[in-house]
Amino acid sequence: MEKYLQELNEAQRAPVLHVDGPLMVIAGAGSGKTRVLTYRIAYLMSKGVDAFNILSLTFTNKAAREMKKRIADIVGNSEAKNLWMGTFHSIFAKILRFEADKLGYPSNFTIYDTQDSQRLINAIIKEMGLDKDVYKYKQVQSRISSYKNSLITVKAYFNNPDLVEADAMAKRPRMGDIYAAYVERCFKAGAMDFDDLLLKTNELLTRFPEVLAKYQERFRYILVDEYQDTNHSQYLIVRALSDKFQNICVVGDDAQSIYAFRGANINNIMNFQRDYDDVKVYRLEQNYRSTKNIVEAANSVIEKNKTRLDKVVWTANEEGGKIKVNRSITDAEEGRFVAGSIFETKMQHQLANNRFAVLYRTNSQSRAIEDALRKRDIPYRIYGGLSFYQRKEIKDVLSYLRLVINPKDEEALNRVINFPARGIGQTTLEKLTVAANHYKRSVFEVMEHLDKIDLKINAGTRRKLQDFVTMIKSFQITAQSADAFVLAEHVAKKTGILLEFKKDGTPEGIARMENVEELLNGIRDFVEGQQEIDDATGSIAEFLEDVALATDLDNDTSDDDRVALMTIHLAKGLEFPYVYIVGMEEDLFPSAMSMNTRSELEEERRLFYVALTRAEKQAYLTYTQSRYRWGKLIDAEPSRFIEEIDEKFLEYLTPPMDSSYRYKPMIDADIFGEVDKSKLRLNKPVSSTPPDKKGPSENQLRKLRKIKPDLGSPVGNGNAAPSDLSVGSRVAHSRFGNGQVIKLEGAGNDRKAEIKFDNGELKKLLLRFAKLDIVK
DNA sequence: GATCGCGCTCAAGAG
DNA sequence: GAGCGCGATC
Repeated sequence: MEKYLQELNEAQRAPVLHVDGPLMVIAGAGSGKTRVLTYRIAYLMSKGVDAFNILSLTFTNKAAREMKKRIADIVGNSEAKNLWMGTFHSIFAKILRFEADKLGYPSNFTIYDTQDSQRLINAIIKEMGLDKDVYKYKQVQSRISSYKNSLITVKAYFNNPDLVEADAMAKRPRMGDIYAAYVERCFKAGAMDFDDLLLKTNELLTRFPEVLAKYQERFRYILVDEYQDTNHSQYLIVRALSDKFQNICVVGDDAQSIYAFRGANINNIMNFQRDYDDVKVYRLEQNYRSTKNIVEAANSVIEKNKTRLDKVVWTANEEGGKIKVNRSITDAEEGRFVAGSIFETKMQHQLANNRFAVLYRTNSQSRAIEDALRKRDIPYRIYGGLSFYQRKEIKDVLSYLRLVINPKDEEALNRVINFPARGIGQTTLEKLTVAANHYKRSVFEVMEHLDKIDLKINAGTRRKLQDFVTMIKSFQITAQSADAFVLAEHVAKKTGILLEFKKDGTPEGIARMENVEELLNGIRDFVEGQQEIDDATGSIAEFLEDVALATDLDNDTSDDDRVALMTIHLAKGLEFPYVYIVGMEEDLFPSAMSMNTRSELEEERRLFYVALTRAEKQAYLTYTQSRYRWGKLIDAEPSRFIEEIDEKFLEYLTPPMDSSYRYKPMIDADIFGEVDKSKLRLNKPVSSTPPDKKGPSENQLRKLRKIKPDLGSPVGNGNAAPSDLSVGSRVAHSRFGNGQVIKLEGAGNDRKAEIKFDNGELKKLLLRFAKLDIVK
């Protein structure tokens, strides 16, 4: 162990040697925080802490696996294998399966992915006869998800007039009913969605003190990586578990908090010192990853953010090349530039492909890059995007397997009851669903007892239903003795899925068949891999859990030599010598949807910071003047983030666009939207929709709509972020009019403002839901 | 009940 | 540009 401690610098060694009591490590980008976490765990074990008593929560399962391996190298495999290490979701799914009966769930509960949730919500909206244009299922789903992440149960929802009112005001008064129905249907189906894995863990720990005590006793030492990206639900779990021994170590970087959209609360890290007594704070500020140019350029960007913890990242590394900025005409040309540049650099320095990464803001940007790389014969791999497991044919096969494990799984049943077509249609399914809801049973249970209920289903259809039930039951028997691969192959053949795609004969059908075969191969690999792990059996249930909670990085085969293409979000924690950040354009990065509030813009800026700090040797920023989006060619202008980098760190490969294009006041428009054409910026090349007699182009229209009422009009679009408010702020509420903040309380998702409105009303509003504008 | 095709909507990031 | 829902037709 001594030998390993020598490998650390002083700042890194201190938190490693800190054994008991709460500590927080503020770790700048590239400062070796994984190493600190790894060695800290190894050190704890060398000091006699039992691996059984250590819980380490990481951001991806891959990170957990790698850390475990490194720890095993230090302390030995037999010790390391008892460590609990993984993502919040996978660790607590495991615990929930073990304790499921306490919550009334079966231990074989299904994990619904976002798509499953959305389909169910869509069905509920239809069944309730609601207008699908008002109740958009995706929006409803994300709303429910945010309730759950804030620990707002159905009951809590209805007990909170603010919430009920907020939804009523958004013209969705039935939101609570949908939420209630959704929760009930999930329960009946023996299913938990992603948010439930955290919510139900909280429920388990609060409702059952003896369970809490058990896990507190067990997890005497807790480590949380990427603490800045934990949400309220995760925060409470960590607090509860660490409450007894207070041996809690959180590691994070406020500058890299990029998951607010999924409920992450930056205040968790900001307030850590308040949450525990005698917190020791350690700072890792020396960057070992990147050149001076990159580190300082990134610093110059993040300085623009107001919400920051005190920290200065520096490096002793070489100066390095300046960040190269390239402009191109179209996204296709941007792709060609990237491919060409990679090709040249590779040749010049004799580098492997996996030294390069192309990072983008949105998955849809990958296509142009792919095309260009393919033309140059540069091998690449796309991470994320529509994952393999989300493809229709894959989900179909998986749905059969899910049904075998949990026949109550409603979404799985819906997918496969008539695929391949077996003559069980919409009408029949509706009858079954109605009966299931009536008897508060699952559809499958209804199907099992068709003879006992009169459903007005004709004999032929009834026969088909019974055949289906018999088939699933026969699979269940197979599953008792067969491993995952044998079962999956059996299912793919017996159900006729493989045959279905084969006889299709179209290239599409063949591709689908190949995908199913790839899935089967994957399952075989999984089974063989599992046999090396002690307590794993390679069962189908284990496989399904793996698939449900896998992150896109988990299936990494990083030994193969390919250029990496991924979103910046996925790139967090990774590093590459050469990094291309593409699509550096306004409305794309920062995203058009993130420009409404300062806090959203600051998150985009942190995202840019993350992107830049992935680069070890050289970073490129590229932007185009026009790009295909939504099937249309639209104009683009360079991202403000380029300009935010101190110019001395930049090298323009192409002359930058005339800066007079930038930050011009919005186009003049009168209240009817008429445009003063003399002020339109029409002198830019390539636009598919020349602003002719039809008036302003799509792009210009969008700009017009963006003109914000920041002149004090009481509109209440909700453009104010909680962090923008202070006591004394004048605010506008869409319903209550103007008012003044007289008190602020709570933090993060619980942050509330007491507001005295000009009409005399005094209201306490939850800022997370109240739609407020700041009046200047 | 199955299949096809049209039109509509949506389009950020992810466990 | 893609996926979904709905209506028309067999």
